[in-house]
Amino acid sequence: MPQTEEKKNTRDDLMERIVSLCRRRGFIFPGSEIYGGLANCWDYGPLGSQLKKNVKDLWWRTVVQERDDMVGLDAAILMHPRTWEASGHVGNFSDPLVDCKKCKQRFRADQMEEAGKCPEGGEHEYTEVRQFNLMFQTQMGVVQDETSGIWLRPETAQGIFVNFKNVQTSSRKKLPFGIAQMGKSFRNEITPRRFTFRTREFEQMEIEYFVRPEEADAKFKEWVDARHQWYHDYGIKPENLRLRAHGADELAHYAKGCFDIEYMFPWGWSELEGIANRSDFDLSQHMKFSGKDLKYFDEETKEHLTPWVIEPSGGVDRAVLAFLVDSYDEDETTTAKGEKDTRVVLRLHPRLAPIQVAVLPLQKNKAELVELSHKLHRELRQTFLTDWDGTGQIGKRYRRYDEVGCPFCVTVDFNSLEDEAVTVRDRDTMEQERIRLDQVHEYLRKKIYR
RNA sequence: GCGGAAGUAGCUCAGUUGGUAGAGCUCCAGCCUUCCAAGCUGGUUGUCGCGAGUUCGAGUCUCGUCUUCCGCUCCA
Repeated sequence: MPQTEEKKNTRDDLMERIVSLCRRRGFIFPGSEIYGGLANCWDYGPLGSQLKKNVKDLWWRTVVQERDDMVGLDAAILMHPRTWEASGHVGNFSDPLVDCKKCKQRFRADQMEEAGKCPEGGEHEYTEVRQFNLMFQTQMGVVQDETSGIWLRPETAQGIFVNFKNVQTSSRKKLPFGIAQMGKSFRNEITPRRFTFRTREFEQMEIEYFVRPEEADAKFKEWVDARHQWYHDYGIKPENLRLRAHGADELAHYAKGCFDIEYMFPWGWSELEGIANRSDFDLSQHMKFSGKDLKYFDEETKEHLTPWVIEPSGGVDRAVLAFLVDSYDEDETTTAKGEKDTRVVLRLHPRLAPIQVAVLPLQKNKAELVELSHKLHRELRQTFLTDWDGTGQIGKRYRRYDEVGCPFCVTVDFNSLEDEAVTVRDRDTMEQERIRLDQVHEYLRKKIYR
């Protein structure tokens, strides 16, 4: 028991240290902070926005650019209200909830029978049923009347479904093919919690992969593996990642099957991405509600069919958080004086790092060094995400760049003026290599885009 | 939403029975230093989360409110 407590505290501390680092170094700030903050809203700072952009770019590159069977889309956040009737969100996304006054637990009103006995003794003592609508509502147009009510999308997926025919005909894609989209979604979560893990405004990266019904299971498995692998590829440790199949009781109203890719956050296993088999639910619903034909015509079999869809749906903010948490490391070292010291290192994958290369003059009050370092910086920044810093001692600067996950520091020293070479210092091995100036670019390119 | 804890400089915190804010680190400038933090000199930073009340006087007491963290529920 005491051991468990101790372990838990350590984990809580870890999360606090990471949140603190995020704020201190400009990854993530509390939203609207000068007004006392706004519940559950977070702003990505200079390094955070770059990290997030890197995550999104790598996702897009992996699922769109490097595949023949995928295309992209960027649909509007505001959609016709009928969309949400068709998708089931109007019916299913507004949960009737009750609380028990005795044990303080909360239940969905439709699950009260399964709630069992109250831990405080006897039956639960319920409050009246209250309606929680999980969708954000706003008005479209300047005149506020009933017809102008509109929702902020609670998922990006529907933008893909309503454009299925547009995309398919304009891109001339044949089954199986998929549409990828990233963007903001909004949900009035009952209990937003845990830093950026569950927020009311969040960003999704979603794929709707359309298949013939008979190949749905096979493609489902392919996507589960592909997405699982992606998180590995960009540095998440295998032991912190797992797949979990949804039980029949936890499947969403549309799903025929679902796998979660979960990450071991400091508070426990939590979902990064869900891969669902949505069958033909969405396209069928939109056909029903819109009256438009969204069937696919198979040229070879001369068959009109409603494709099934496999949906890998990930949270951008969650991915960013997982990459941050997983790369966070503390090295116990000793200083020159022999004192104990902690070196904080974000071991971010070089492709994710918001700063990939830091160019540093060994000393800043020597004009020649500064000049050469600036020149090198100007060249390297055309290919890499770079930074230049000339303040303080070199060791201190290395530490600062370790802390924000910069994998390579390039130091220009006095010898550089003679031998036309610089020192490249590796964040992870802490080893230094002497590289000729005319080869630095290629050397780093190989290291970073290996 | 309900219950528990917390909110003082960028960060970590101190502030004794209420008397009108401090330390270390960071950061900035200069010096020193040819490769892994904390050597020297100087400097910036807070209406003590916000609002109200009690008081001659509140960071310190009371109430309200906001935010964060933990538990219950939901999800990307």
